[in-house]
Amino acid sequence: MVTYQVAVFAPLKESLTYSYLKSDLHLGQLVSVPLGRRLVQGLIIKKNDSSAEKNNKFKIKEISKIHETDYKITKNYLSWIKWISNYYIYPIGMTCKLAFPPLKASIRKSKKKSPTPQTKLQKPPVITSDQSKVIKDIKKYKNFNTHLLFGVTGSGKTEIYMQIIQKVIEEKKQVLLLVPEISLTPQLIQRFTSRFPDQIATIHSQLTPREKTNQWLSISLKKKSILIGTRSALFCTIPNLAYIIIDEEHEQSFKQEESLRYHARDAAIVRAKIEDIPILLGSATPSLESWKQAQDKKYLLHTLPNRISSQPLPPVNILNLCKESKEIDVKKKPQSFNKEKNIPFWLHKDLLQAIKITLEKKEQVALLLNRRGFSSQVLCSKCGYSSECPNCSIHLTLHKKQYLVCHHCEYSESFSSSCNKCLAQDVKAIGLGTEQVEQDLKQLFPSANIARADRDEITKREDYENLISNMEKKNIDILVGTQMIAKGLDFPNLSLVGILLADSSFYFPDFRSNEKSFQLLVQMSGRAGRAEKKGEVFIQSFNPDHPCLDFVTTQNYIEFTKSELKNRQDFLYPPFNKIALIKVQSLNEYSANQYAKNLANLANQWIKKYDFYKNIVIGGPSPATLFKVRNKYRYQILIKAPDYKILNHFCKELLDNKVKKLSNIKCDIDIDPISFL
DNA sequence: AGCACGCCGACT
DNA sequence: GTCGGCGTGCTC
Repeated sequence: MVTYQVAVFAPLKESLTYSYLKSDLHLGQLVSVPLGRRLVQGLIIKKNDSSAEKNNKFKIKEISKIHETDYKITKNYLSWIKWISNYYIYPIGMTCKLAFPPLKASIRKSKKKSPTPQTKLQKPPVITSDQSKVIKDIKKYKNFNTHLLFGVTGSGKTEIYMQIIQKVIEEKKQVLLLVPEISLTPQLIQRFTSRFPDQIATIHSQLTPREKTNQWLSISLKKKSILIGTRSALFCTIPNLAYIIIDEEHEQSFKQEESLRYHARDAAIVRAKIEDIPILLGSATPSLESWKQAQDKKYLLHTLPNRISSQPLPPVNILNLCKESKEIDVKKKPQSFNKEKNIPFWLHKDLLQAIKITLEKKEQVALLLNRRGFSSQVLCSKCGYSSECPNCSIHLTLHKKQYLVCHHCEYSESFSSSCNKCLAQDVKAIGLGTEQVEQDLKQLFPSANIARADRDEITKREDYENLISNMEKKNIDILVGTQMIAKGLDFPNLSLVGILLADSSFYFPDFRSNEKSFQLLVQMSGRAGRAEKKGEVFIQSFNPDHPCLDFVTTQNYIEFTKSELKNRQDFLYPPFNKIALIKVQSLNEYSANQYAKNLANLANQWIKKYDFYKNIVIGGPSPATLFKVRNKYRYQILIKAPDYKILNHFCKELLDNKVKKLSNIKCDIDIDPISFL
């Protein structure tokens, strides 16, 4: 009788031991085993030596079924899954489950897809000498190496990816390209499909289970050779994987913020290492983590300092909003037009002027405001009461001037101008949102076509594609939008970019707020003047002296990193230290607080007691930035450690602790957290 | 994750 | 009296 370790598809900390009559089962095989009173699937992850049988508590049950699968799980893939489970402290069985698409291969022959519209096959464009040097340098390496491609916006990074992919498919191998949000990159997908027709599979969250399964299998069964996808595509089994490319590697959306809280970029690097293949990270504003690795010569740095078009990077002007708004109306109604000048309070006269000129030239304008809705909150001017969500600790946002909406749960109520508290008819909208900008612009430029792009307006991929095509056809003169217009878009006729409120991200309670602000501002600025038209950028701010803005005006990424890396080092933050965030939540505020306190106390005791923990630093427990979400009270504990091994060991011990849970406590851990909300 | 057990309030 | 709500505990 042989026994195997089976990673059961259930949230169990360890694999379980099962027996089987024959000893010919291989690692990575999918089986069904009895668990309690039911039958569940699991993956064989280890064959036990007959000697090591120390299982005393349980009667070993027998594996009940061996499944035939559409493809095999390789040894390398399995080692990678084990690494993920261990690194992110997530149950091995639940991690193994991710090695399979949601469904089985469909028995019915997939009906002939509507013949892909014969887009004219695109030939590789003429490339610049910068590009060809980078391509030559990168192609030298065949084994595992992490390449960081630092190229300014519009410098032709995509063409580099395509040349690498070209080489990979000539060798009959496969390649994985991860992008932040597939729905946000139809232009990129378009370019790839016209260059590599019939060779591309795509995986992203908007696919149905059937679609996702089919795309997955087309790669796993080697019918397609290029997989383009969002972070979850990283789990696709790719038998001939020869290259991984991460586009916009600095993007936060590569981090999953629930269940398995993995970072697709980091996990991809490990996958490349295990497979011994090269991986390329590309960005105009690399994450400080990646940048530091390149500085330390752990990654190979390649640079594209110039745009491919005849135009240089657009000049960036900073506009001071303080002066402007004082000048307009401190005493008068804040949300109204300044009658004499006919300027809305949120618009600086210089930007207004620039918009006018741009429209006259028949060129396009894009305005970024990172807040959707009409106004960010409503306030009673009599008693100061501001409507809050009953389930979450945030203000309600006004939409369409009719509804008050919570951006964190489904709650909404209708808006009335009478105060809920003092009943005065004096409730005012305060704080700007995209809806209001759109409305004011329509008044300001009645003959211009104005479009708004935010999560309320653009819900489906279609909407986004329509928007892009309307921009391309110049049916839109002014585009107002949130983050979603800041990234990856390429409109030749877009020459003016305005960032309406740069401050919105400066004071975010997060040690990465400078980095996030800088990235957003640079990415958005990079939308202007990408082709033959000269671009220009205006950034409005209440803090025109904020250090971030200096670096943005000069587009000086390198100086920015120097200053910001120093901050990080001084405060023991990544990339100099490893961090983890323990999240405690409960419907009961008291018990959440107590449990978090007890946990932090225990952690601090251990640090005092054990020498090998002495460099660990505990922060908190502190209430989460969003203290209450969906009626759950949240506390968190920040753990900083000099290196990952210590952090990992410490966190595992801490989560295994015997601290008494009061009631209804949920506790989980986020390794390398990106968000502190 | 599932599934059972067990303890409380609401009703055919 | 039972039905069913979900909080708690366990799975080789």
